[in-house]
Amino acid sequence: MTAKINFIPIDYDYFDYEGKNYAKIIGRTDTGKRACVIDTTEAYFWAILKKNLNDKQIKKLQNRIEAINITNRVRTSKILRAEVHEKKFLGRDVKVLKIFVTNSKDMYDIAHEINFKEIEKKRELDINFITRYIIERKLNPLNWYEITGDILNNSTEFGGIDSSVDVDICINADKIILLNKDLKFKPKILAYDIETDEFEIGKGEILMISLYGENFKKVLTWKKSSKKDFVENYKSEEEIISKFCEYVRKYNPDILAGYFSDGFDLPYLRARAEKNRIKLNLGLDNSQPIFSKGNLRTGKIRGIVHIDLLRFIRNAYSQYLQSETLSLNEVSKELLEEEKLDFDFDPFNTEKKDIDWDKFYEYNLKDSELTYKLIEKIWIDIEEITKIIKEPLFKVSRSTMASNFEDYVIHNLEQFNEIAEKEPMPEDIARRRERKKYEGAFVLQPIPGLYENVGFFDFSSMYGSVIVSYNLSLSTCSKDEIKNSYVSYYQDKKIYFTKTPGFIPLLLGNIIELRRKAKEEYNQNQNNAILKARSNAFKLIINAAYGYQGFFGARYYCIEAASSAAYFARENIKKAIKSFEKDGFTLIYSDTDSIAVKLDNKSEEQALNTLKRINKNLPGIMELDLDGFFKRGIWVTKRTGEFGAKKKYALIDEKNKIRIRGFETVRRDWCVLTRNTQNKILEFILKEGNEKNALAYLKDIIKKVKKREIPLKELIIKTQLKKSLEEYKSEGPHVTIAKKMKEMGLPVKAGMLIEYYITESKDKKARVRDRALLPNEPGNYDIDYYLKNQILPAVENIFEVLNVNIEEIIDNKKQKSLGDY
DNA sequence: ATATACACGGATCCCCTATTTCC
DNA sequence: GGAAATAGGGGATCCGTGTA
Repeated sequence: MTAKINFIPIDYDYFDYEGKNYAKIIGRTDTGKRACVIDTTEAYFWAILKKNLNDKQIKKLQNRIEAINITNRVRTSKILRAEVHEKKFLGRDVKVLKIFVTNSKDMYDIAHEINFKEIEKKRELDINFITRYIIERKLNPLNWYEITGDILNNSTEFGGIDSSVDVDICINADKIILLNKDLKFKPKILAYDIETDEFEIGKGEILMISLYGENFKKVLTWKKSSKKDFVENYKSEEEIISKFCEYVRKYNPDILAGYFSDGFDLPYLRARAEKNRIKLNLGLDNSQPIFSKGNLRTGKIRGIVHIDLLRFIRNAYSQYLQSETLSLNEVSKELLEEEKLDFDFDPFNTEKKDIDWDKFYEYNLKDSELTYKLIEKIWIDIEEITKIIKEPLFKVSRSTMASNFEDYVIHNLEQFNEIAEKEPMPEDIARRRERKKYEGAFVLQPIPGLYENVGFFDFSSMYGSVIVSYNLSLSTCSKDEIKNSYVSYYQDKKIYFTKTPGFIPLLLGNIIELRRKAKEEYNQNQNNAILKARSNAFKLIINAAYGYQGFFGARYYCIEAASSAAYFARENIKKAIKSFEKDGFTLIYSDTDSIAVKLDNKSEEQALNTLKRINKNLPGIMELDLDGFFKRGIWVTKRTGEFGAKKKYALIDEKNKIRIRGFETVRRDWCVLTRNTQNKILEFILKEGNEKNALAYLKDIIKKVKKREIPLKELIIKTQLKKSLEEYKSEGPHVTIAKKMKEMGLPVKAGMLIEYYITESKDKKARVRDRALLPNEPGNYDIDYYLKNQILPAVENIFEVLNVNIEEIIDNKKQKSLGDY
């Protein structure tokens, strides 16, 4: 029976039938039904031919290749045909054979058999079937299509696939047409979270599982029974796992979301299901989650997109956040203004005595609720990035932005008739990783001082615009001289970039233009959240382009392009600085793409005129923007030496809005006391232009420190454990504390924030690490340490700008107070 | 394996020299 | 008096965390 449906693709999978690959795409219809679209495309790769082969030679080669077939344990794979094409590879014209094979999985094996001297390179073997399918059939994720085809209903086609997948409609696609109107789509999301009595995967038991969706709240437990309406009591761990699967099926979500669920919840569930000898059959085809190998485990559920929200936030979203950690609690606080519930479950309380289970259940549910609300909030961003990149949601939500950038390039090569470069081999990666660092950004050493009337300017998407303007990429780069080209240096050797536009600079130029348009449209219609998300998504991709070309894992790795981007950026910012100076502005500071000048007796208008002139002379699409005018700004000296410190300054604008960069205030490895004190002092000085109140405030803080009036929580120092304990060559205080925690039986893992405070010691020579205690260990905080190693270093340089010596103040007071004892 | 370089600053490490301790 | 242990200074290195 032929039918027509409106369809939005959400999850992509593929299967083999009679030795051939088929795509199986799960999505929704415009009536909210779950649909499965079966479709196919031919698998192929390219053989790039050596130059100067004549037609006869190529024909002969074609015949030899077409005769190849291989048989492995599973199936016989054949080469269907080999077509001659004119293509481009890295911008150069090449003659190629497009080699079609019966099964994508056997491409490497077949390519291995093709070892003829006429062939220079084989490419696109590493384009997976789903990516190939999306490119060929243009069925892009999260767009609406009209699909025409045969409905499969208890059909024997494809081995009866329609009855093995739990969907409302299964259709064998014949015609796919992109709809020109956007139908409404809101994914059905279910969030989940588990609580266990051991942290190690599968070691302990799952105490409870919470689920949260629209009008759907549940906590499944086999522990103490509860009368709470959302709690369901069962007899065993086995039962709650089964029930979990059942509820997921019943709720029928497009997305199952967790927080760190790739690394914890899903593998834990899988491990416990195995232990209980039951199936964790979450997939629409009743399959169990599939976990990828390797360091960063991912858990895939067939037909339902499993999203680990933490991964997306870490890779893409974190740059919009202020949070110091990406814990569910902190991110929720910032984005939702909601927090986790306060509940301290002690996993060492093996008897499980005195546990307030009702509170525990509420806590568990709240975690799912927060996860649900978070993904609802940032769905629009995930959606826009996915639509732009065109890879499946499952992948995009987990990829780093560099990898997303690469996927964007691959999905857009067709318009340049380009064949994709291959992924680097391990030996390429090893070589690339060994390379020396290249010179990076220009940072001007500031002269310390408190400045009035500061003009701040910055280049918009500087590295991106440099790559486009100077055509920097692998395919446009040459070590041999090119006449009339862009010339830079890499390791003292000249590098040339042709002016014939390369596909990466062209693509990047397009994205920058698309972003400009989206931003402009948004500015005219600030209620349109989609435009904002789109503009942000483009920005993220633009910013990844520079790092991508210098990233050892990139297909289009080009260290010369990366280093040249830094080179041309330096050239241009130095030129812009000269222009400001020529017009009589005193330079205060500059870092990479930003310039701060002193207006002195000049007007803002005069500064803007200089800006206009600079922009007239900038190459290509480069552009310097006004960031803002500030009524005051402070730059300080380094702790060692009397030079101005780079990457450390604070500004205040006319509306008393303060911007602090680099100071201890914004660093999480300083205690709250120090950070707050410095923040206050900067605020006083910036607002008032003198040190009077700042000094009074500081004196009061010092007094409080000496009287031990500072609460412990303000004295806690937090440092992240970046690697496992054994790897440390130098044992800092946080390492000592981490070792202690491990001895106590607490979980200690790389990535954890270690908390401690510093106490007094009779031994004058005791190291800081020997005086560090865990926050819950009683002790007297070391007044001297907090004054001299925390407060003093944070405020000394600020007061020095105003010629006040703080060391004396701290010392004098100390002598006085010693007399008090 | 999971973008780049530049930069700050605390704490430790490590070497050197001076001083103290011990026989 | 001389060898060994210890103290202390200072630069190098490690480490974590920022800016861009």
